[in-house]
Amino acid sequence: MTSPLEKFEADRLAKLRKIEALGLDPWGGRFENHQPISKVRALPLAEGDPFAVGPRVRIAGRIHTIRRMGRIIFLDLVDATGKIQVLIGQKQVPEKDWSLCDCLDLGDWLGVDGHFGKTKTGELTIFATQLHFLTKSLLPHPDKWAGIADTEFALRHRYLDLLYNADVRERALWRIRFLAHIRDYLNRLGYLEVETPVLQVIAGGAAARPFVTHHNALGIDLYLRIALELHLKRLLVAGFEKIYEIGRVFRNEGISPRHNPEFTMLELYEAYGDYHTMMELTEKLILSCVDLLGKGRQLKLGNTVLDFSPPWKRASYADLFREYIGVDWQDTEGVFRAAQRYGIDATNMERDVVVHYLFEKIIGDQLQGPIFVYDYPASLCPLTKRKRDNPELAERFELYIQGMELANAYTELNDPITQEAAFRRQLAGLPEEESMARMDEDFLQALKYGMPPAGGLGIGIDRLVMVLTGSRTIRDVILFPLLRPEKRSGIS
RNA sequence: GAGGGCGUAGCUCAGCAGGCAGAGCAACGGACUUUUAAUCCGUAGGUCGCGGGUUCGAAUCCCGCCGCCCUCACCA
Repeated sequence: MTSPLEKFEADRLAKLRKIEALGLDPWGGRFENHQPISKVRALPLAEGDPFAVGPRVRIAGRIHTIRRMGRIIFLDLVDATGKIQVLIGQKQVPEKDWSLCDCLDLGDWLGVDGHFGKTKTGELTIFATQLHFLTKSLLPHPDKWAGIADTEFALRHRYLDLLYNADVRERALWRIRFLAHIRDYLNRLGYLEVETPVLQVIAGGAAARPFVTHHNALGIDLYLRIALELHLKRLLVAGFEKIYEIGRVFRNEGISPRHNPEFTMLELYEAYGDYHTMMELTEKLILSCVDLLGKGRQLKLGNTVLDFSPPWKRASYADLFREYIGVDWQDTEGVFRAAQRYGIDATNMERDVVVHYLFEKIIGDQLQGPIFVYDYPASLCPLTKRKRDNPELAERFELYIQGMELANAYTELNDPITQEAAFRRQLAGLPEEESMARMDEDFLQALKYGMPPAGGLGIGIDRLVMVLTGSRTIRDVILFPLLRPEKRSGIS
């Protein structure tokens, strides 16, 4: 027995063969000199019979609706810029084109030559004089009015989601605009965009479990990068002064509304700068994105309104810790008491690991922001330079918005001796794969050749786009988020 | 990884005090030369996520599995 879907496809294939029988290619080909639909819609209208006075136009797009009225057919044709109605009259097109109309379906791609004008009812319309079949669609498209409601269906058919849900398409376009804008902004300031390896022998520069893969010819396991940091710093050693990379990093961890296994990071390094340099840049860069959005500097996100008017709030890690937890983070006894109070099992944990967990669990989520949190416990920051007047503190800040860590920046540690010690110091209570302290001899060697003092910055692009587009989940800003493959039931 | 919710036609959804599987759109056939979610006449379309159980009888109740969503946990 054939399923309804197979029958549908068989009907489509029959039409496809009929198109071939007309001597046309059902998969089309090069089609030149067509105008964007939005441009056509803006053309001046002339009085009189459109077939006589309407300007000649050529468009291409996808059939969105069909209304057959006997010897006249109305189509709505959609391209990347908009939608317009096409009128096809039996008397106004070649006989072959009229035969072709029997084979037109929703979802097909079609080119149209015609005159631009208005129908009696005032609808902007292209009065067709010739059709150019471009591509057949073999499967039924979603209901054009209800769109796609099932999230799973939408995620597994993102191309249809983008096609039929305007908000999804709009968000995707905003992501593209923001990325172009960020590159443009940084390029203008003289930062050079570079590319560094995705496949690495040691996955360092962040605290995360890496994906493992294998290189057959070399016979070695390799890791997918979890950060861009260590190679970009090698480029500082190489004499590049202002560099950035926007690239995909991979972390072998859980999936959640705020986490996708692969995501896009911006990392930027500037010789002779420090974390203050990076804080100023972060604020200006993100503010310029907010301004690009053109909705003012108060952005609505869920039920809250975030105010991006500069300067953004700044608070030291120590002050926030005292404010929220009620003890000094260096008060060992107090920290362990607090852990108990918040139900954190701190047995065999070093104090600073407990401090870290307390901050992440209790404070981070509550920071609506935008707020810069600065001066972190040094032991938690093995890649960061210590404060000259207080070696317990590292010159690091994180930017929090809506309880999310959006940016992370340091005054980069460029002293290879301190760096080696930091790599060797594993904090008790922190699993090794979650530690940033991962020995990388090659990187240490690079530092020994001399890395200039520098500021470094990382921004989670997906999360930034979430904030800017008011998206509730990271899936809304990633075109193809990872999904578990669907097991086909029955035979397979 | 833990808890909760959901899964019915291509899409959007009803049906779930157990009793013949439903609607709108889409599809197929027909009428119509100015429609606007065109209209009208007619037709067809189902592994009710998968597997098991209870029952005379299961889309509906129970158990297991798969997938997605939400909350939490880990992380940016």
